[in-house]
Amino acid sequence: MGDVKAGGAAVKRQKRMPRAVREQQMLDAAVRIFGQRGYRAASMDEIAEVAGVSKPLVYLYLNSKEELFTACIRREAAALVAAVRAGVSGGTGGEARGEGSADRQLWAGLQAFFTHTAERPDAWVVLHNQARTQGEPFAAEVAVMREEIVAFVTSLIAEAAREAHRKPELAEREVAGLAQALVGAAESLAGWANGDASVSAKEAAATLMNFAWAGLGNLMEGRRWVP
Amino acid sequence: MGDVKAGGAAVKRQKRMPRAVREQQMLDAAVRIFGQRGYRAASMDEIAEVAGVSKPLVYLYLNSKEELFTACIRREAAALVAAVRAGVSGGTGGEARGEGSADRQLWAGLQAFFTHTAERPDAWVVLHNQARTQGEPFAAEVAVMREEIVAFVTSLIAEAAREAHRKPELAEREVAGLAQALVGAAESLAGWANGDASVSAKEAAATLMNFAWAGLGNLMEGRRWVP
Amino acid sequence: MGDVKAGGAAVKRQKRMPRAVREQQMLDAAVRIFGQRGYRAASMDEIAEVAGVSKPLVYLYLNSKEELFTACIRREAAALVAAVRAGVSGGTGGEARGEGSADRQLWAGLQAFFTHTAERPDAWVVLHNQARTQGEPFAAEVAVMREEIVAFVTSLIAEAAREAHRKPELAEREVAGLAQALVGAAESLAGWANGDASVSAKEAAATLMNFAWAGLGNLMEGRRWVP
Amino acid sequence: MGDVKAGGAAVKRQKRMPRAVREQQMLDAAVRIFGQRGYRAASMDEIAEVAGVSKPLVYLYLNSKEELFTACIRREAAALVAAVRAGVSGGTGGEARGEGSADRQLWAGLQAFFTHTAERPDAWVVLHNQARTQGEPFAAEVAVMREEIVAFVTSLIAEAAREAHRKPELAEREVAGLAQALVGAAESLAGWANGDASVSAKEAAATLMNFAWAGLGNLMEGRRWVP
DNA sequence: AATGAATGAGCATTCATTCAT
DNA sequence: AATGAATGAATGCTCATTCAT
Repeated sequence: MGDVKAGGAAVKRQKRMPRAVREQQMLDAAVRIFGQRGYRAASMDEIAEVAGVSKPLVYLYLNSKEELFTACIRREAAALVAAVRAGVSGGTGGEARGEGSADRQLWAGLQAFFTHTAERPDAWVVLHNQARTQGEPFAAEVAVMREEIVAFVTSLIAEAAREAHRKPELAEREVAGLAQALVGAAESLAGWANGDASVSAKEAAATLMNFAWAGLGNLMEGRRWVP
Repeated sequence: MGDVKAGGAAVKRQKRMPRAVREQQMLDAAVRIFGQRGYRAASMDEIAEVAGVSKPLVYLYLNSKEELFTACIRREAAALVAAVRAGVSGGTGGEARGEGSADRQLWAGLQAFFTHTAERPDAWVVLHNQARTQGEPFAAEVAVMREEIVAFVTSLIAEAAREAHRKPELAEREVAGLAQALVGAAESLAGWANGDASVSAKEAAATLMNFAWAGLGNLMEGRRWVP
Repeated sequence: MGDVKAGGAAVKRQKRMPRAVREQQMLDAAVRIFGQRGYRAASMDEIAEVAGVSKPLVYLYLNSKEELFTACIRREAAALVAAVRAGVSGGTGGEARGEGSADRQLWAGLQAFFTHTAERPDAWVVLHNQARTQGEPFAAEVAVMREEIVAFVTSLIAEAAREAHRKPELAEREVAGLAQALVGAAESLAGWANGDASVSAKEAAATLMNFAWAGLGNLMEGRRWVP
Repeated sequence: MGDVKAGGAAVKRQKRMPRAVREQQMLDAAVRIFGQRGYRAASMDEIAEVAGVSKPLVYLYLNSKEELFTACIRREAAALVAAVRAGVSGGTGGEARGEGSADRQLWAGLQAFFTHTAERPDAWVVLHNQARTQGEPFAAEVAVMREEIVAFVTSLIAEAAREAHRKPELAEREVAGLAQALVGAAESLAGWANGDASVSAKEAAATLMNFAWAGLGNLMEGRRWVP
């Protein structure tokens, strides 16, 4: 335990660059180290080294380990939400612009989500695994982002129900539970896809759509599973 | 951060009891502290104090922090698996014994799972949140348990497919993905049910069955979601 | 600056002694180092070394630098007050027991004071110079002791005035100022006697009595200095 | 501890001013911060900020923390001595010029001393409390000034003895002790007057004259206090 | 005349771990 | 079966000081 090198080499020390740039380098390094070691196990020494600067500079710019971690969370949460938003309201590639039907939107969002988390695995670990287990200042930070996403999914499900103009068979509470489950499944799949199995973002998104959408469809038609 | 008391008082110091009993007290304390603080933030001092013994005794019986944590993981993983198994092949309460259809088995297993995690929230946090973020010796330990459960769910899905005697529309890889997603959704719901919302185990299980089973049914009938 | 060795050698490391004893050793070392270096410049490392123990033990027993310093102040303040009290109400050597006239009491107290501060110069520096310049938690601590002594001297002066059965020529405010000045002069002489000049406690006390008592006498007789 | 703001706001940053002026600003800031925090606890960062300049400029003009502190001591010592001198040989206000009798000179000097220290409390703290507790380079610096004052007081006492044309009853050693005690009493009163009590300079000076002069008078007449 | 960028070295504090009884 | 006494090795953080411009 403990002595595993955190992967890539330290940034070659380059002198005298503007603060904004250095700060991003530091955050890059911090996300990597926090992701690989965890909040407590990560040492400011290692982060500074990986960032290619001295420790005092990290403190000068980011004040404390706690604030540094918070800055990581904020940056990565914003990046993830932005990626998903862009996916939903853009079509990832050259696809047709404009907001499609609820299911297409969900599909696009899921693809964007899986793509982003696959591209930045350390960031995803920081958000999903580390931040949420380090108690209050941090868990709350991610919770904000997560609720944003859950709310979005909730609205998609509700819209879908409306589109299917079924009588309001789905109680609000139930919709919330479904959105939770869907987001939870996505989060779980993200870890799985990045880790053990090597599954493309598209595949992961398709699995989830098959799994979830059909089930949602059934529910909306009033067909429930009963014990 | 940092000064939050870990809840209940330390066990009243009682002298001279058999090793097996002392060990369980220590594991109880350790699970509680590890769950509330995280692996790194938990201190052997606090664990010993909560266990009502001196630190050297903890070392005498459990050798090191690492082994202590591992022992916690093993004990709690075994307990969780046992609880789910008992739920599946027993009917939780006075219900009919014997293995029912695949869906009823899943339903029983989910109920047992949600019940158990609700009863031992610290243990669940240790398994799901802490162990998986502390790098190799530990993540592997939980992975074993998780794979056992995923394998079990996989077999249930496969069996259900067989029961529905559809031609094998579902590739093995696809079944694996579905099981992952289902387990992931369950794990996510467990945290959600214990935490923010206060949802009964039965409710959580029902939500998941509705969500998943219908979707699985559709898939088995070859009805897929296509972009 | 800075590299001057703090005098005597570290206590030869002796293992395994009861906590109370170790604590006194630590306080001894701390008084010495704080006295010689000042609060901020003193390092816990050096204190531990001089005490002949490891740093963690110092923290185990005394919690923090702040508490350690406070403990020093309290111990030395108590010791000084006790010494003066003993001097006043005992006669330092084989002299007659029982409380004498006000002037004899003052004389005895001054002798005890100068003797004690000469015997424990570091302690005196800690109380008089260091503690009072390190801001609130500490200054207050010494102020308590000083007020005790000032109050005592005030009562002696008042008593002397009564003994001389003069009409109350001395306003209370004036008496307070005189006590302040007397104590201040004593404090100043203590530093001077221990430092530059080498003056015996008896000499110092005599100088002060000559200086102060006659002046007080004049005042009581209503003879004031007027511009 | 530690977070107390050092009072007034930083000087509004004004660019490009002559070196001499900037240096005085820096010394002003330094005296304030050294006085309030102590030598070690004062940070060059805070001093630069309060002075309204960047840190490198402080180093450019004053070279090091040590030299900066020394410069403060020198400036304030000179200012204090000058104030006392002016008081003695001038009469504070419109009073008659020319050197009066020894006692009037002392009276004038004391008034000037108490006035000056009351006007610049931080400077007095630097000289009396901080510099003397920071070891050699600094203690010596103040000692020079103090000796100057003690010598002056000594000469006044000797002159007074001559004026009283008594046979030389007072040994030189004794006179020195008396001067020490007098100066010590004055120093002590200065802290007391600025701090807890709010006593005017005139009051403080009068108290001391009453206290000291009469006693000295007695001594000169050969009336001593004997045990 | 003046500063933004950067660092070596030190310091208080904590923790897992062991020894002697 | 159990513990009071003790420590090596980190770790977060700060500070005086210096370049390069």
